[in-house]
Amino acid sequence: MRKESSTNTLNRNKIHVNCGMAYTLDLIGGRWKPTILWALLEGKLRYSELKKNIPDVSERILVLQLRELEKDGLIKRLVYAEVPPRVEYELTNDGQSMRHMLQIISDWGDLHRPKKAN
Amino acid sequence: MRKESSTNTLNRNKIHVNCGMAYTLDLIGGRWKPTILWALLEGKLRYSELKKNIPDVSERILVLQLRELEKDGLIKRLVYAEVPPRVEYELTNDGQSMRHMLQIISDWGDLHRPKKAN
DNA sequence: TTAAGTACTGACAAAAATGTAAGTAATGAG
DNA sequence: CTCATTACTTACATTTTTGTCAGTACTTAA
Repeated sequence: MRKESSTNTLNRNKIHVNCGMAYTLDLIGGRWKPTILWALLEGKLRYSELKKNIPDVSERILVLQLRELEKDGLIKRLVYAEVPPRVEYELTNDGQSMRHMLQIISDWGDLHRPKKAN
Repeated sequence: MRKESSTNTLNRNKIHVNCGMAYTLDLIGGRWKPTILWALLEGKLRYSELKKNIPDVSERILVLQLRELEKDGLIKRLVYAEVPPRVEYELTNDGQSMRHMLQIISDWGDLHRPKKAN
């Protein structure tokens, strides 16, 4: 939950206005968001499939991150009226438009992060 | 301060190992880091010049962010033995190597963030 | 009637990030 | 002796993010 009037939040919003970079990083910067986006670049996934792909995230946090990505227009939530329920997540056009950028960010990291031993 | 054994930190580190994207985003994801890096892309700056460029950041936080960028090898801290003191910050080679990526992240943001009302 | 499957939600707690306000050290200028 | 200058540091407080654990709703199958 965000307190709309804290210096913290005011600063965040102020930065967005004149720094596209900060804006972008806020959208994709959550702990599990890169992993989620990466998975969805392959195509649509059910909630349970995402969970399987990302075993370390707790359900609460997974849902939180999905909701934020949805609110920010990067993913779509598709609900099918079935029992048991079926919900699929997929990238929106805006989400898809990140593909190239995400690849470049990923490449930079792969190239520069400390090498694994062995 | 980071608690090395918290689930939070363990998750962070585990993600880094198999997601270059998450690793990169952790390096540049601090509140003021994009702004700092952006400023330093133009060239070296003194501490006081950075402060002037980024009026909303408090000194404590500015120093914290600079220290992290330095620890992560993206910027260099150059200290001159003068009085009054002079300290300059500049990008390292690794920092410079981000230029293209940062530009792309910035462009995506400029293109997709909600438009200012006129 | 009980259990299984799916996609969650809620109350609570811990950890991390960010911010505020005041103070410090060294030295040369006046 | 006092002040200005620069680049910080310290103690503390607030806000935000992330995590734990248990529980829910709905329907079908056994």
